[in-house]
Amino acid sequence: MVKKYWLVKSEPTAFSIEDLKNSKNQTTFWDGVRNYQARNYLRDEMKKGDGVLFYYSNTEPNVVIGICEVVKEGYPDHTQFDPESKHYFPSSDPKKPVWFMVDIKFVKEFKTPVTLEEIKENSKLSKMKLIQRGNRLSVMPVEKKEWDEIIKIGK
DNA sequence: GCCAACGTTGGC
DNA sequence: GCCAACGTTGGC
Repeated sequence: MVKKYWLVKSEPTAFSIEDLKNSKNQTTFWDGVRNYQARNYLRDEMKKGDGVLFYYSNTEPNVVIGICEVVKEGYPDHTQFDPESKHYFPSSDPKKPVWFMVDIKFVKEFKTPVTLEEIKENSKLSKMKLIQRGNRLSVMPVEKKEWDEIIKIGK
């Protein structure tokens, strides 16, 4: 099994890497993804042990703040069945859930977070989905060489 | 706060 | 099945 690499987005005001560190076992379920393409990655492709870049959007500056790892593979996102949740999705049938999530565990916080600007300026990172026009995916695959470069810069 | 990009919804 | 309207994302 070849290890794969991913990037997930979060607004730090919603869920920060500090929140992840403070979670039980430094692990959390990545709930609330309501996009089919991202869902397919969560459900079908993210495997235990895969590396995940933790990205902050809508901040100043936007950065890859650290890394974590997949510790539990795709399973139904319970918030879709919860009328109290803002992620409630009434048309989803518990016998055939629409939305999935994975569990991720904190690995490290970068000494030098990698800014969006640096990613844009780095020719090795110019193909990253993150900076492709109009991209709004909150979960996306990352190439190994891109992962390696980010890790090198972030430390 | 603005607005371009894009996904989803719903009328037809 | 088309597509206009609408809501959300996310960089700036």
